[in-house]
Amino acid sequence: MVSMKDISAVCGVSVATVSKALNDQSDIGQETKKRIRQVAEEMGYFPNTAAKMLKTNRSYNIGVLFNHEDYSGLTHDYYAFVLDSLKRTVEDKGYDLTFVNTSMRRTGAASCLEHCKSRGFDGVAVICTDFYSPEILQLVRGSIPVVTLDHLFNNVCAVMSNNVQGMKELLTYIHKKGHCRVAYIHGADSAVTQSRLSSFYRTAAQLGLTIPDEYIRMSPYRDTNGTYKETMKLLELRKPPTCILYPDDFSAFGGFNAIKERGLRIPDDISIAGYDGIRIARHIEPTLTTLRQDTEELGKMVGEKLLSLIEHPKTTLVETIVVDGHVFEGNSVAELKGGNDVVTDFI
Amino acid sequence: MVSMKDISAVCGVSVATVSKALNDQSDIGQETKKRIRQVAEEMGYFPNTAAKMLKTNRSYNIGVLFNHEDYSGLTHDYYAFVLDSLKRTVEDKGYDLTFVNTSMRRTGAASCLEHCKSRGFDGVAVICTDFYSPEILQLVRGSIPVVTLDHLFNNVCAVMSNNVQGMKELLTYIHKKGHCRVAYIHGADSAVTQSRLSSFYRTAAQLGLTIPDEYIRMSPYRDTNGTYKETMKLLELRKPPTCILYPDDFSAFGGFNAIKERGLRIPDDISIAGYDGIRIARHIEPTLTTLRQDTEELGKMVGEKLLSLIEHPKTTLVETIVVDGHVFEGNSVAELKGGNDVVTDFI
DNA sequence: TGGAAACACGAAAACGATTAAGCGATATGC
DNA sequence: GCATATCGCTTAATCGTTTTCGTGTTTCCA
Repeated sequence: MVSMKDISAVCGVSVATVSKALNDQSDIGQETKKRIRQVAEEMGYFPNTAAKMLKTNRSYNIGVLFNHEDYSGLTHDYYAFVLDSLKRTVEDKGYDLTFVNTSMRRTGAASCLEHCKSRGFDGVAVICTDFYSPEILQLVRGSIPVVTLDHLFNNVCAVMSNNVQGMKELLTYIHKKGHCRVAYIHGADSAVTQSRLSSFYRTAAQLGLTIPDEYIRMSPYRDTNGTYKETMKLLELRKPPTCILYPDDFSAFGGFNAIKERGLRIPDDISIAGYDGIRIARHIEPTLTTLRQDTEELGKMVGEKLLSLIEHPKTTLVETIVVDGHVFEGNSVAELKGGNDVVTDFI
Repeated sequence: MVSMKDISAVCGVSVATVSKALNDQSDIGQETKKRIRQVAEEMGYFPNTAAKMLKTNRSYNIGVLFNHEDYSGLTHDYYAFVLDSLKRTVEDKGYDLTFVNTSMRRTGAASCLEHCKSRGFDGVAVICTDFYSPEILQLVRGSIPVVTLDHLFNNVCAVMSNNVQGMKELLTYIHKKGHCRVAYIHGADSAVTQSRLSSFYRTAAQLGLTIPDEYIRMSPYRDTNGTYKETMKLLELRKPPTCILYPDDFSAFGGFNAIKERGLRIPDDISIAGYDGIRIARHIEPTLTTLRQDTEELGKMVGEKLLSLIEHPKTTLVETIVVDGHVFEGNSVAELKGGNDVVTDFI
């Protein structure tokens, strides 16, 4: 690899001058600058990142935390799309993206934070991980700029998909379609679940809907078996719902199957809606009505906030950026003409 | 950050000694080694990767090329799963994974290869990219260890999903179920498509199947609209097929919808099969029979080969590793009892 | 014309690690 | 008893940059 020393030899100047020429410094003559740059070009020079890093403490490399216990977030539509957007955002600005390796024990770095410091990441995006582990807490409390996705820490920048608004918009849409008996199979307990659930209740109240307890069920995210069973139970109720909400699009397929097995049709006999807006949901028949989270914007916001934090630490404020989602209107939710009973008799 | 100098000061030895102690070198006393290591531990030392890199020319960082024009491979099930497996494989061995940024112009590195050299990647996995671009050619011809996925270059290690065996196994399975009129909507022209298509023809011949030209159709990968249309055309044939193969699982949904729209049932009236084995295919009803590519093994092989190439360059041979896939037996392919006509009249 | 300011460049010290060479002191072989 | 091997540590050079400071030359204005 050709170094500055090589260029300096050819040009008959010192390495310092070469460095200045290449970095567009002020105290250098126009002539020499032009000559050095040309020679550098011809010799196929490009900087040694390690040396630059060592000297400047800047890596132009940002870390991304993407380690879930059960499954890596990579194989999860929502996270994959956010990551994709994040990747494009930071790469556009000349940064690289590196996965933070949590199984890293080779370096002698004991913790996640230490690993990040060792690698010299300029910033870290905490996308998909166990937010309650002490390692993560240490990381966000550390000296490296951090932005989290869908989780709030004190004094840490966060980008949040607006689950409150999302659920409200979804339920309102469904209500507008004439549904009053709406069940919600929510995901396993988490901050996200809590937001959606409370928004569901509040919105229902605002709309004047009465939701019997039997309509609220739980099934883990992305578990089609779970939603299959819960859907069956809902269908066996004395007064089954006219519409069922699922934890996410993937798990909605569990409900899909259960409904089909019972010989019912979607949306003619019963309506369903998912949450996320994964691609496949728009390519099945009936297309799944769902709340589409704006993964493009979410990833972009994480990236931009992080870069801002890195490049303008003084003027960048610590804030929570909330990104709205929007109903994707498929045809899995029927328009009810006659209106259906209000289920006061349930209570 | 605490450096070796700090440790050396505390221990009253030279930095060289510290380095040796920490790196388990031979010419050092057991006593001192133990003491130094303890102090390092207590002070929370971890190495500065940049400095180490600069000196040793090893980064313990491997690059992954993941840039497709239309869509980043991240949002593509097959590639995402391979990447996930690759990630775990290399991270286990203490390596980090960094995306190769092809939009990188900040460093002055003009090409992909230069960028990789600049970053000091120990190796590069070329997973999802335009294999015909000159940049990629330059990269694989360069001095950095490279492993490609599903593409063959001269003298470059490659890991290939076995499309020939895969298609053979799939078609053989379908034939065994009693199908003789099998149509194949293949993907847009590529090396992968060629392998599958020729294997389809050869296997059909071996099985004594006659495939009329109208049964062979083309539709881009992952394009449900395309497969929808082609399926419609197939269904309108004088003698429609009893089973249709699709370019991939995702696009199979296009066929799914078309068939449903025509009022036909799967698999009672017509059978279908996909290719890939994406997760959702196992969670719909009917579950999709498909050729499941072994993404776990593929990613693992890419990683292991790359690490081997990096750590034992002399003894690692340049080879092509072929990974078989296997039929996932869903229930989208019916068992035909009576046997159906051989479609000789088509020719 | 003389002094100050502006300009262009070089020398050298860092950044934090690795490693070859050297050097005393002790142990070993003949 | 003398040469030699072994051990344990230090010295110093080095990787490729950046950056501070110093210095010689030119320019400008009083």
